[in-house]
Amino acid sequence: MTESRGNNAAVVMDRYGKIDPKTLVEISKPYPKSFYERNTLNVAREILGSLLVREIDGEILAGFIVEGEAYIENEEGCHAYNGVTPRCEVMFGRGGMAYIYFVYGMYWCLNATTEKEGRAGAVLIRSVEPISGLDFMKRKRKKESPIELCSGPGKLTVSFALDNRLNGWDLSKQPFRILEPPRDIKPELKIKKTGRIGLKKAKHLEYRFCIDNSPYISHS
DNA sequence: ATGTAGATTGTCT
DNA sequence: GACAATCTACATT
Repeated sequence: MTESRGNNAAVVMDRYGKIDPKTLVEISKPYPKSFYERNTLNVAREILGSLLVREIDGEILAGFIVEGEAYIENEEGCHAYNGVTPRCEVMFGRGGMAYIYFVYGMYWCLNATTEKEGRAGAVLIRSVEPISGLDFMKRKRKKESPIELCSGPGKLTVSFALDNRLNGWDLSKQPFRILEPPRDIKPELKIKKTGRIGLKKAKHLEYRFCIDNSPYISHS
């Protein structure tokens, strides 16, 4: 299957026409806390198409969030299910912060916290369509294909050079932010809802959202 | 071309 | 001891 990238409607960047990725980052702005401090499922759905942006070593790393999963304190798959622990503490704080945890002895996973202070929730950022800083990401990932850079929660943290030093970071603040592109140029995105990936618990819940047909989402 | 086994380790019960 | 994502190597189509 040879895909003509330029005409692939599933690729978010192409839907913006001729705008340059760095210009798009410049004219986008952080969400207010009120965007995050509400029902986690709504945040998980609506955060798709947002920009994940990190400035590091004079480079701008950026990409569209194309896949996310909701985690809520009243459900077994959530780290906060059994209450506060040192690891999941930031999930109980304000919405709009980075919750970054370690998995499998090798990888970090990035979440954006949701719900008001005192109630734990988060959206696991599972995949990103990279649009800027691809060379930096290729070096970090030791992979050439853009598809392989951020198509999974462990992959994207390698590409964006994220680890626990950014746990608790306010995602509206430079140099690590989630931005909303201007409404008037943001394309309508077809969103698909499915079960979550990689969990043993609470598998039946359809808490995973992704941009339909995006080649940048994680597989199986 | 597709499938799967094995390795890797901190966090929480 | 259960739990998590990804890569590699090897086995089977």
